[in-house]
Amino acid sequence: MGERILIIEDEQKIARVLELELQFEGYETGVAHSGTDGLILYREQQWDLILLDVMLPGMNGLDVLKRIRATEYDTPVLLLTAKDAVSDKVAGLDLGANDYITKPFEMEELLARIRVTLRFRKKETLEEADPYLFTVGQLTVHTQMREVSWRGEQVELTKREFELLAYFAAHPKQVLTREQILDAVWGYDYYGDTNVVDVYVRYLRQKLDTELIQTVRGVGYVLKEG
Amino acid sequence: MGERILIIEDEQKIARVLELELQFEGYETGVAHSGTDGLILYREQQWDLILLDVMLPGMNGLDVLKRIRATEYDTPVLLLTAKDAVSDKVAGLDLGANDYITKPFEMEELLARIRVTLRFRKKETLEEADPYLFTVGQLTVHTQMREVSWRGEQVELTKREFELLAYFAAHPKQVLTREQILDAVWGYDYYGDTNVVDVYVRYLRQKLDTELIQTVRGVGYVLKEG
DNA sequence: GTGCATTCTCACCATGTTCTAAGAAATAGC
DNA sequence: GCTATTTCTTAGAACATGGTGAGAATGCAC
Repeated sequence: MGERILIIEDEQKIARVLELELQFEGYETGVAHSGTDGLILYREQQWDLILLDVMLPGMNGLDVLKRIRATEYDTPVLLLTAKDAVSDKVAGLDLGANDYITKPFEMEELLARIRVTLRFRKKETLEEADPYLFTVGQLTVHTQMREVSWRGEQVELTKREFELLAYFAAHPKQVLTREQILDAVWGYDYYGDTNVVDVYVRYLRQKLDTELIQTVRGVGYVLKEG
Repeated sequence: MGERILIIEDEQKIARVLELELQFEGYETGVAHSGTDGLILYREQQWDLILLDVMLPGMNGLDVLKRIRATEYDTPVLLLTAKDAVSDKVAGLDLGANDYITKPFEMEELLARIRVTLRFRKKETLEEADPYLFTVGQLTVHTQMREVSWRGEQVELTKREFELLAYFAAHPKQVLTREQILDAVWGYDYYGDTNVVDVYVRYLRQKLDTELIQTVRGVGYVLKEG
């Protein structure tokens, strides 16, 4: 399912070419031929990227950008500027545009910039997520608030139980040996039997779900998303 | 006129590249090659953002951050950390860093994070929230007027009680250990048992509400909004 | 110095948590 | 199907933790 790109460009011919090329690449597109129409479409629907021509009749592209940035959403905006309009580029970047490309442009270059912007955006939103929060399927572990929820329900855990689960959540889909778990959760200086791990895994299974932490016979346990 | 960015980075080459790139983007820059120099520059001039390398010879980047945060100014700090230094990241965020980026990084990504941080900052200061006022649910703590109200009612607290509550209010929904609390409220040079914290939590619970500050067994306490 | 408010220490108790150990159940190899 | 190995389950003993009240120490105002 393609990402959605909004094209705000007054020259019908260019707009049409952009639309066709982008659709050919698998994106969904929307077109507006003026700044005001662009803003309306921007507000009405959800977009992953906006291609914005700076030279628009009536409301200028930079004005459009300003209004877009005034809203909460920070959808990436790629500016289309005239070759030598340096001031436009600078102003555009200052207003929060993510990148610009000068007209006339090679389609290939535009596509590359779009790909980079979208890819980058994805990474950014992923990494900017709360670093204390781990999510595996229906399971949510917040290591700072020390809260755990399973299928939307909050679950109360003891200290050990929490630390064990947090370790699993930080290493989802990885088979963890009892030794690894003991080292990480109980500490490298822990003596005693590895059976504690079994017992605590059981506690977690009781409080959460039997399926969540699976046994890998002869090796250890894995947290799999339910 | 560009925003001012202070770069604290010991590797000359990296520092130089950062400086050039940032200047190209229109920022004003300052460079320090050690933690101590960085702190001096930080105090001498006004900065909009600080790029801080965690791995510094002599005074560690986290120490620098700690001292920066010990002052009133809350200039945004962006940490440069090694790829797998998870503990540094967490420690950094705990100390009040606004974001981090792992080395080696793409210039584009760094620039984007700088833009985001500065933009966010601007928005935040525009909103001009009273920096002395903390509100958590029905609780209101004004650290300058030293006033506390709970469910609209004014509450009288002693000095210690107030400082403890203010610390909780400044870190809502975060589980705080007794050690953290002792360091912050009683001072790092406090001797004596951590049981004082328990006692004062009890005082607060008596004067406010039993539910407000919750015990997290084996860990510490959390302030949750009632 | 006296009186009062505040801060802190201490020790007990109830309760919650962690861990051990041993038999039951499940699984894999032959 | 039998045996050996591994995992699950259970109960309870040992331990740790936080709540609590009383009072000692401290600071402060008059």
